[in-house]
Amino acid sequence: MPDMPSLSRREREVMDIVHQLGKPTAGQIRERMADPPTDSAVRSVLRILVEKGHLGKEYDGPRLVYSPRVPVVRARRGAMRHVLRTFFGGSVEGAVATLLALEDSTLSPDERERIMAMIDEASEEGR
Amino acid sequence: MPDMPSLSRREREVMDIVHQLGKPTAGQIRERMADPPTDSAVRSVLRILVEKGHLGKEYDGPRLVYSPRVPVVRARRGAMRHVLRTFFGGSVEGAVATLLALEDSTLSPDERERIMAMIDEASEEGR
DNA sequence: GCCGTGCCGTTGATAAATCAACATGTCGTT
DNA sequence: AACGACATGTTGATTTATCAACGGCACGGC
Repeated sequence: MPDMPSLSRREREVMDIVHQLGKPTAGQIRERMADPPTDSAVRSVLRILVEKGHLGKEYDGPRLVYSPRVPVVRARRGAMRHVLRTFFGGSVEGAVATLLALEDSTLSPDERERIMAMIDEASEEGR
Repeated sequence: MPDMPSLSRREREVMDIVHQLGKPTAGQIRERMADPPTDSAVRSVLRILVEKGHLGKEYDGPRLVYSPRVPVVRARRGAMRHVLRTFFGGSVEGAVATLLALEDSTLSPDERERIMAMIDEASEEGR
């Protein structure tokens, strides 16, 4: 049931940027926007996102910074579950496959080791 | 550079549904929409998506069905890369971790085996 | 002090998206 | 043939999103 986006195009764009950066200022957000509008325009959508409860804002020193109001881990799970369902029919195997095949996904031996361990745990739990 | 959404809320919603279903009819799409509008309304966004080149339509028997015009594999890569970057800072390890921790991600021994094999290959290539 | 510069918020005008009404066509049934 | 039940496409009205102009405020240099 929590599957209602209710986010406009620009709103989603800045939410993504905020997730990427963590606690960015309005200026940093604007820098990363595609075809960036004026400063006041991005502040407008920022205000709306705060009103809707998607973003919080607080002062970091003299500057206002914005941050997601849903915990990062939950947002990650939600995003991952969404692509898993809409693009992979729920197949974890398929998802991992394209993840590993991504151009920029080189695995260090350490990472490889840790991922193996995670998989072991996952399959033991699901026994 | 190909990082411009250019899809409205409803448009994204039906694109997701189409990706989920493969080659759905207008009716099937409407069934899955959140707070579904009238039939003619969903046809409007369908028409727009075809005009924009995101969807193709063809007859499957007597019924019109819609399908994505970008190859599924490319769409999958794109979606996965997007969440990888915006939610995991590009960390494949992190992405795999939440993937495996998803409620509905039980691994059969077969899957486990195949995923292990994929990881081996991935780390050998990146030598 | 006075001006410029950067950051912040609000308002209202414009552009875009969303939707339902309507029109058209096809098929099967009576 | 007349009707009803669908599937489809288009138009235009309404709602929503997007944006820039404007105003306020603080700070630093001149």
